[in-house]
Amino acid sequence: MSKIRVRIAPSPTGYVHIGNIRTILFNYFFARQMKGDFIVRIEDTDQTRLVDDALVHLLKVLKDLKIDYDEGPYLDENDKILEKGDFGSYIQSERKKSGIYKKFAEELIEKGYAYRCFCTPERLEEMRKNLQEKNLPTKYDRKCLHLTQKEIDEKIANGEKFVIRLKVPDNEQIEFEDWTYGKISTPSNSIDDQVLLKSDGFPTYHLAVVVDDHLMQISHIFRGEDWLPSTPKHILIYKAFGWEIPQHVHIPNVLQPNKKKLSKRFEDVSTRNYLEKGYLPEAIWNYLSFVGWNPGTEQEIMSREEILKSFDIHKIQKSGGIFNIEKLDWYNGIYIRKLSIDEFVSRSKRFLINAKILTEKDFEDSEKLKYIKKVLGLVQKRIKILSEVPESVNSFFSENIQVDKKLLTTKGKEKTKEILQKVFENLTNLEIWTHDELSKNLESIAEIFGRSQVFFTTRVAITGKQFSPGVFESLEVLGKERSLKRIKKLI
RNA sequence: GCCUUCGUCGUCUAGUGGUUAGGACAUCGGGUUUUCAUCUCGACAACAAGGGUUCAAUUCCCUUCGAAGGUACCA
Repeated sequence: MSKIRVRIAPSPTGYVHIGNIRTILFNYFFARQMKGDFIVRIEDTDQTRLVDDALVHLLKVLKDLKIDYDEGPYLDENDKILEKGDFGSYIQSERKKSGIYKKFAEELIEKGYAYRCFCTPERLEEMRKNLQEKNLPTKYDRKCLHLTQKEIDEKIANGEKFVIRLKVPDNEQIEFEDWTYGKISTPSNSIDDQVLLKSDGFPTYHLAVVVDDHLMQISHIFRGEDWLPSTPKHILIYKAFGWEIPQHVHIPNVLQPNKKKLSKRFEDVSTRNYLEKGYLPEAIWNYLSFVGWNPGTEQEIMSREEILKSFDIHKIQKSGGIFNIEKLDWYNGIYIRKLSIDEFVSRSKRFLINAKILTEKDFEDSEKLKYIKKVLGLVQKRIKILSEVPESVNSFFSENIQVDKKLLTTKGKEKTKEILQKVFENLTNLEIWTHDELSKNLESIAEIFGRSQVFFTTRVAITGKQFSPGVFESLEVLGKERSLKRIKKLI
């Protein structure tokens, strides 16, 4: 058996989204499991829909997600795009410059499997409109199939623009075996004479994938299920060239909540967006791996090593899976709690700095860093997304906090001041400022006014928040001086 | 319209010719002698429908229905 070579072939027409990543992950699992080559190829044949920074965006996401590959474009330290691998270029617009796609399209004409078509877009549109009105399939009517060589030469001499179309055979049944969907069988009569080479000289996806997959010796094609209906066209092209047909593995789509295919325009499903909001790469891996696949056990939490080990390409689901943000949130919470405190601090850092709660310098000061660790330790199990960190800790880092009077008095009612006065007196005399001592100390007041009242009121007084870490650990971390100052202000 | 594919709790899914159809998220309720969260216990909740085949069908077959994708000089 020849070497396993697998590729992902994104088109930079938008920012790579969560669903794209899932397909990429499955490709990756297979490649690494089989000890094959994993290749990134950029399919930028649609020059009209290119999004400038989409490629850089993609490469950064791959890097952040730690999806490594053997061949393809990558970013150097200055975000300059370079390429690695022996089958380059891995960017189709670059490959096009050598004229390969044109050459292969013309080869197909010579062999009688393709023909030039001079029809204008206007005519095609009109033709389709007519067919649609009659409820007929909107296939090309093959007007240009029967042009004589003389007519063709004249049109070319006249400078008429043309495309090259695949000549789909009549009355055949085209079949192939898909690893996840099984045998797919399509009548050739339902397949349009697909354009292979556009009039601007660029290949369409259909020509470019086949040519490049062949040239790059791709052994297995993993791609979204939306490509399933186009595969027969590709089979035809492989056969016309006399090339070996790779294995096909179509992967069900990731869907929006309305069950429609995830689109690059759908809200903010761009993967970068999730990374920036503070979703952990390990949570994204785990969640996405479990959409359309699972290990067949009841295990839900799996590290990348475990997934890599037990992933089974034959157990891929056939139907699409809805992108469920709640479950991703749950996974993210799990992985945040798994982080060591140092790791949690370092991942939260940029959020704290961006929110202007702390500065880069604060993290370099060992005393301050100690305090930061203590504070973050308080909230680690309370948040699901890193972007929640600033809001959850801000009262520990600012000197003047706002305390909502209404909130303060919800539990204490008219006794609020009395409670705080008593708490203040007690704590002023407290020597050992630890969780346990604080707890013991305030217990006596709790007995008078009620636990809930005392603890709630005190907690609000020092944090200003309705929801926050517990009162004793908050007092402990905040320190005696700061705590007393806050309480005194409210008396 | 035509072509292809799919159909187990709301969602992600396990599973089987005979099961109390299992788990997870979400939701709801209880506990963890201070809020929230964590943790923990429990509840709710599904085999799209109709025909076959069979002693037996969620499982095999057919039909219908529903859903998605494709039907571009987009990928």
